[in-house]
Amino acid sequence: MVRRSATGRIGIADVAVKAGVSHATVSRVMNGNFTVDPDIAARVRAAAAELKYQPNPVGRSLALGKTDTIGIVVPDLANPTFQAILRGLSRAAAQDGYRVLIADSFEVSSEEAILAGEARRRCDGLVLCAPRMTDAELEEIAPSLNPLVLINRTTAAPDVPSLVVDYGQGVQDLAEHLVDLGHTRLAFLAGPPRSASNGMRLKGLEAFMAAHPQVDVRMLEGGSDFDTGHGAVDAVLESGATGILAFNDLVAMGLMSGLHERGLDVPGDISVTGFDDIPFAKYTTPALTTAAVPITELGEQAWHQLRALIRKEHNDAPGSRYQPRLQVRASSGPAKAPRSTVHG
Amino acid sequence: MVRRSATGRIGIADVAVKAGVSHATVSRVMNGNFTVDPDIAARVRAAAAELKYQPNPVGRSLALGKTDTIGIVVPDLANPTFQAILRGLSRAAAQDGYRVLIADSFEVSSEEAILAGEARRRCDGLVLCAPRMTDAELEEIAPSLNPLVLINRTTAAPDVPSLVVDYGQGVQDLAEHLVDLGHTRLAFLAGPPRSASNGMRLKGLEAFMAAHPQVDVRMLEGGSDFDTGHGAVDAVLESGATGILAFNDLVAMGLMSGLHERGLDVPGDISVTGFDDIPFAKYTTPALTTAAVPITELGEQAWHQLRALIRKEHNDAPGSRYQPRLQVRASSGPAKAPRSTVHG
DNA sequence: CCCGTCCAAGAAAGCGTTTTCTCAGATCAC
DNA sequence: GTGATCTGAGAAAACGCTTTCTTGGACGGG
Repeated sequence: MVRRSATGRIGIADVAVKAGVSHATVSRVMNGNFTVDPDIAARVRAAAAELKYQPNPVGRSLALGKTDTIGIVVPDLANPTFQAILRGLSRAAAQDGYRVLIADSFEVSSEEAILAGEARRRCDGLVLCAPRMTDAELEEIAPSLNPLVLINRTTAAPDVPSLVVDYGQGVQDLAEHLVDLGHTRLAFLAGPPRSASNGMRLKGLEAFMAAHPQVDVRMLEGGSDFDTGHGAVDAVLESGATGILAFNDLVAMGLMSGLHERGLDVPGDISVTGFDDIPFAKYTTPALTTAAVPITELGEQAWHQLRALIRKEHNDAPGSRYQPRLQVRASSGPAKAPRSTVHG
Repeated sequence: MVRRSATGRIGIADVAVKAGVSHATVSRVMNGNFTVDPDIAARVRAAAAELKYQPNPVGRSLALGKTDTIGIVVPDLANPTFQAILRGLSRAAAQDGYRVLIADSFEVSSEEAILAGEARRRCDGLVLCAPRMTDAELEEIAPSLNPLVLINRTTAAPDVPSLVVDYGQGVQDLAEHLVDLGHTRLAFLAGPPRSASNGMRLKGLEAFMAAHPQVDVRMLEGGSDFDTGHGAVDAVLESGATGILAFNDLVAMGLMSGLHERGLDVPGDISVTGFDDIPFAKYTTPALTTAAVPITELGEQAWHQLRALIRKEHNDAPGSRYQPRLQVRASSGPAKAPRSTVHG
């Protein structure tokens, strides 16, 4: 009959009894400590195999002071960008034997800090995607979250690598592309007002406007999802712009769908660009012109940075900046003659 | 000066010293035990607040025998279906204070069992999406994974709720729909050969063929992703079918994209249906006819089933079966006159 | 042959909590 | 006033593991 400890699961003590040794010896064998007599080691292994013993990770974590788990905080698991980061992170971490704990803040920015702290305490390190958190709050909690890697945010706190996508440059590239096609009236369908990456895009646009005073760039309120784009058709048409820079691919797709319903042709009547180059971007009709961000790779890099921190390795390149690559497809084309304001 | 325990983090002992009480009392206060003198409790709370003390979850887990974490094993985090399950699960679990640990098997079926066991030991319960695992293996490991909830699989092991989508019925509904539109030559672009849900679809098709002997249904080899669909254009055209039942929405979208590149019109020349109704399905051009699966809700239900198991509540409805809902959009239309085999 | 060295394995101490056990002091009834 | 009862808080055990400390025995050198 198999012995069972108080919790009902087989523990190290059961193996020790069965093999006729102390638990210390069992532990040594399980951890590949070679100071154990080969005969005894074999006996322990046999006992462990027979009982199907698997060390309890919680006990192990407590003794070792590490969990082999990292956390990631994302604002919205429904967003393909964060899904891709999660995927890259998860795969890279798995290769080093680490698991990933997810914490979805559901866009509730007030939750981000609490969630981050809670996730961090369960893990050996944290990847934080917290676009809505204020800089001040971020800087305040950052030290307590260490080891910490930031995505698309920077902070003055020390030893916190940042992986940021140069959204400002990307949106400038897209705008340049539209201008090259002859567009002179552009509109930016903005993201969530307090989003950090939206701020970066706005800065890029300011630089663009300074360099191209002859181009009219309208700012339209928006959001980050499909429905935002779909619902922005009226505002877009009212703006009179012929080239629309959508906050991201999702918004662009929603907008294209809405324009299509109104019988407008993309890019014949209006050119639309996205941002991110999510997997679906190349399969829309027309295929979406966008700025490609190597987002899965970013997730992978996040792990490498975090790993260096966890291992206390010296990191000579803390953080890095990713340049989006202009990906021209069919949703952008030559400008029609400038239109005046169109209604419904 | 703030005292620090051996690990460098503030522990219950630091609070105890600061408040001039034993750690037992601190623990009692932190856990809302009312047998503590209000004055002392206040002193403890003040000390805890001042030190920003937060209980170490690992120590807590060891003492309580629970981790407040559940695991989910998915074959591919890049697949929108599993993303949606994860999202639903994560949100529902979060509402009850549980976190989710993810384990991506990357379609390596041999990894699924090991990964599942490892994830399970770190958590209080497990949601398993393991479409490639054999029934025998599943039945063997299921007892050791309890509390366990299965997605799209069933097993003879007791107390393992299964949440299954009736893919067989869904594919029949889609086939019926195409026949109603006048199609007499159909083709099924199958999923991964060893996929459990693909097997369910095949059974459904057998039932359909038995009921509609006059309809010609071809079986084509396939897969589960975009590129599969895109690469299947030749096979689809060779089959001569006018109505294509794609394994899922991804495959359908890839196929539509490939057909579009060949200058073929959907649904004018060929009707295409998907399966799942992923968020993008309604934004493709043409919008995709598909069988809608309430997949996020399924993730949510998975948590409710798992929660019942964890709490050892009696569950009178262990598992449930989800009926896909036929979602007719623009990618399916009346059949053209039957075509003969077309090349290139 | 005896003492110092070394080694393998058991004993025990930690890791940070919760919870049971225990006991001093207070309260109360008689 | 005294013994029974109760209360609140500290001491200690428990959770399951790793690792340091300890010890008994084997071995080798003088």
